[in-house]
Amino acid sequence: MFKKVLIAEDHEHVNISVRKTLEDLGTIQKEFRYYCDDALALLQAAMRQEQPFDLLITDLSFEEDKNIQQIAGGRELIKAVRQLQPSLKIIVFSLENNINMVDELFDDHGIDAYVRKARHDAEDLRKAIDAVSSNKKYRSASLMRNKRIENSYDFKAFDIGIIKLLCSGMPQKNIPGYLQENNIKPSGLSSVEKRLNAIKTTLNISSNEQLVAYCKDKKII
Amino acid sequence: MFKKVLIAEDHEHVNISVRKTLEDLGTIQKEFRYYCDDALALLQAAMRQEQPFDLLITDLSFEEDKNIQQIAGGRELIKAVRQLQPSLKIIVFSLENNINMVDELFDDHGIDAYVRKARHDAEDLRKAIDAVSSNKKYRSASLMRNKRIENSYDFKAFDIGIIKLLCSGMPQKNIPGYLQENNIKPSGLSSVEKRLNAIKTTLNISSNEQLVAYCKDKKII
DNA sequence: AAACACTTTACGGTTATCCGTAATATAAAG
DNA sequence: CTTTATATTACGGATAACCGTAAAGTGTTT
Repeated sequence: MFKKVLIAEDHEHVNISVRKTLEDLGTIQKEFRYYCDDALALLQAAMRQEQPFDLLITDLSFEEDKNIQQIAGGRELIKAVRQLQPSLKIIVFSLENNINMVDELFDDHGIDAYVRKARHDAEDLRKAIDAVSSNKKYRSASLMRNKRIENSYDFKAFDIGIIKLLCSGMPQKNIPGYLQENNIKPSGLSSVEKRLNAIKTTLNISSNEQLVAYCKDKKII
Repeated sequence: MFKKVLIAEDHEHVNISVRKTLEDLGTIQKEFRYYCDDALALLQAAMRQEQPFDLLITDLSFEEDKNIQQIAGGRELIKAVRQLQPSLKIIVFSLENNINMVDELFDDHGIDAYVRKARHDAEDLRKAIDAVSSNKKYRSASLMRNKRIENSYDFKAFDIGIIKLLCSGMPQKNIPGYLQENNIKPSGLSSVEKRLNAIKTTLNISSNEQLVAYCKDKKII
């Protein structure tokens, strides 16, 4: 089991209970930091003293406050950590429920586990720590469930782009100009209309207003 | 201080640490439930046995799972509780950072405190419990920060009504008919247009799409 | 290079929205 | 009962969105 663990998590309550979970698992030395910069500094100091950490448990989103940070969030922290100490095991513990984002964390940042903050997260975190300590990867079961019940329409970057433009107040007829300036193809007004139409037909939506409401509700934009 | 406290919170980790906070404050009897239905049932049982709770700490959003619930979330739970036991003190402990929603909880549901899950939430919760125990209302300081940058437009029921109709896909020109059928005045198309225009001008918004996006973001609808 | 399928764009008629102005209705005050 | 102020509705021209169809472009195959 892990001996020296660092928790990076801004929410005090979560921080407290993760500590408690570690206690239950018999971790001797555990540190916690509420800011990413502090967390990285501690990891660096431990390296210098040749007493490195062997596990990092980190959140993804850290709220900004008057303490201006170099490292804004968990993703950047992980990136920095991977340069400093590639062997460090990393467990991400976050509310984030987007499978694409989680996949990216595994594939591009080499994290060892992803635990979603959810109903059984304490138990889930214990399982993750177990798995990682035997060099296995782990991801919350509750993540997988979600994507099956998804949108009947598969929104592409292009779709999301034009809907965002609508949300910014740009009239439909000005969208082609914007698309051309930014070298996005297709850029014709007809193409924009056609695409919006396809989305609306598929989702049984009749107006742009309803489409925006739908996308906001589903957190597509 | 409170003697009998119920925690309704689906996230295990948060649940654990709130319990710990209560321990620190010397609460003797504390119960915790992961589902709203269970929480209400327990309150009811306590009433029947004439040993009612004197404080409820509840989250707002509860994730759905295979355990189908009558009461979907914190808001509905509070509503039900207010009918059952109007004197019960209620502290809402949630991630929600929207001032309109919080105001509504205070004004329409008579909650006693709102603590936002954020950096210093453990300390914040302690303060809230303190305040509520002396019959004072409390809301997180971190919420207040947002208030200043808030709506410059005061949305009336009428405004929200027509925007909701737009969100449902109804074309603007059909709104007068709907308003007449439901005896909502004014009902003229000009009045609808005028009102939408007033909102948009005030908020510096140029299209209905942008307005819908704005309202969704601010959780006005 | 020609034929083909497919994507993108252009065009035009219809309908809806936008927006200013004028008429009417409603309410309060004299 | 007027007068006055305000709120509501009606109207109409300009603009934008909607929608079907035709033209132009793109890439692949032969």
